[in-house]
Amino acid sequence: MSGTAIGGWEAIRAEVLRRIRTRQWPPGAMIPTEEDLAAEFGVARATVNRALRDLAGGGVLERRRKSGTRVSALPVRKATLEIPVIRQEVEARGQAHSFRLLVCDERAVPVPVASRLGLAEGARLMWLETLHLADGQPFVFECRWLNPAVLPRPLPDFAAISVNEWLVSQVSYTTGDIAFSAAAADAREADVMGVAPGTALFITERTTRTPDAPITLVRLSHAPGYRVQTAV
Amino acid sequence: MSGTAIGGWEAIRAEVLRRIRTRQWPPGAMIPTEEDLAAEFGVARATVNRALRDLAGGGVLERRRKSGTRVSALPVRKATLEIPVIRQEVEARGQAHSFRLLVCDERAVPVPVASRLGLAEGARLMWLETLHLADGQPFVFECRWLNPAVLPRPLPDFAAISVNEWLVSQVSYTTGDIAFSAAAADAREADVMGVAPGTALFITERTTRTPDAPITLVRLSHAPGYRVQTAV
DNA sequence: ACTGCTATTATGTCTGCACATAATAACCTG
DNA sequence: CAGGTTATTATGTGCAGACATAATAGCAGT
Repeated sequence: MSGTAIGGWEAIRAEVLRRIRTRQWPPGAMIPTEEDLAAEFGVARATVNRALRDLAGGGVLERRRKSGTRVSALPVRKATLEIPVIRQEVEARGQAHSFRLLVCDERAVPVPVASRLGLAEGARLMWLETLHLADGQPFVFECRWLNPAVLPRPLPDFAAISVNEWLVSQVSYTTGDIAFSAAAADAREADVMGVAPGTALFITERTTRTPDAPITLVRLSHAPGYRVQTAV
Repeated sequence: MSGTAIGGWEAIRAEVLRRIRTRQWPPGAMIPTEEDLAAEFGVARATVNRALRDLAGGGVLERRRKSGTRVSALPVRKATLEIPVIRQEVEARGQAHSFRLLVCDERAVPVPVASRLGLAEGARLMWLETLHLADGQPFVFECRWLNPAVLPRPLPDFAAISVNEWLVSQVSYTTGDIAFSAAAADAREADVMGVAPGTALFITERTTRTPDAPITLVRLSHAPGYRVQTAV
């Protein structure tokens, strides 16, 4: 047969996914070529391509020119996390966001930080400590190195607008990386967050850079109970 | 002018991104229509569409029919995490993976677990505790509820093949969710992982389900120092 | 004002065709 | 038979044109 006429690339994707899930196309197996599938479903090859490309993007399929398309044997599941601004995160929980600027000065960066940011040893950056509150309770303790050399002037009053928010509105859409880990609260964190020293805290670390220079390195210590969750 | 002939949808994407980064198109601003951009760049509208759709997928642009395309005001950054099988994760670090099956039996699920999986109270599931080792050192302590009703038979010897790996090869491509958090090691975790009770551990929790029934709920307690990292 | 219909508009997607590219298979030659 | 060259093949991407769809704006009638 040729032309069972399923409609839309999402329908194609769904059908392919169904065949994979039912093991009609088991892990590691090759699937028909785009042309064959296009003929079977009665659509253009571009439509099949769209569906298969989407599945490949999700790690379900592996595609190689000339070889063809195979079902991933050991699927590397890909989850996409949304990383909102802290204020949005708090407000999404239905709580009121506020923050307190605890420290804001300029100091020489420690060697590990300098090397991680690709700066010369002994470079000086701004150092900001901000405590974010949800309904008045400590939510996140934000410690940030900030490179004033790459920032637009004038710098605002960071006691009035959160660094976090000012940055995304001013130097948005940059590259960088993000890491999650767990750590015991040190004395400073325990004091600021109002928890016992040694409490397990969820830590988010982000570096942000322009193509030329580092912009910021931030460490967020989240209050106990914090989770980052997403559907797969 | 019409037809500056930049080539390829990735070039279009790069150019659009450049204009956004340089604030030529500031956050919240509308950008020209696909047709206009196609004319300006001297490409087909489909090519512009591909580029803009990709940027919208990354949270940089917001698109709505009829309204047009605007630069996200408060960009919700999206990071994609790759979640490999534990063996792959260990081997990617250049270490040798091994594991020990500590517990494997059937028991009644606690109420919170049952409700989270959508099972009746008092349901019975398999319970497996597996310790994964990297070069002989504890790496991850895996505690898993497993629904035998939905699994293909015969079940293998989980002392010989890791549940983790058997599952992805047998009941692959299902839906579910994943969450990361931090927790203090309890007595059992401390004992198994060889750390002091109360040590901050990085926790990964995943539920997996078919459209009809839950498959598994797993909690991974990672050894101290573990980080999950990704580029943005 | 307010409501409901219609026209407009930008994006979403599809088709059919073409050529580019990468990876493999087949072949030819020494 | 080894090694390198060429042909084949499946995917990647491009184009132009078309229709579908959602959201908005404007207009008419009450």
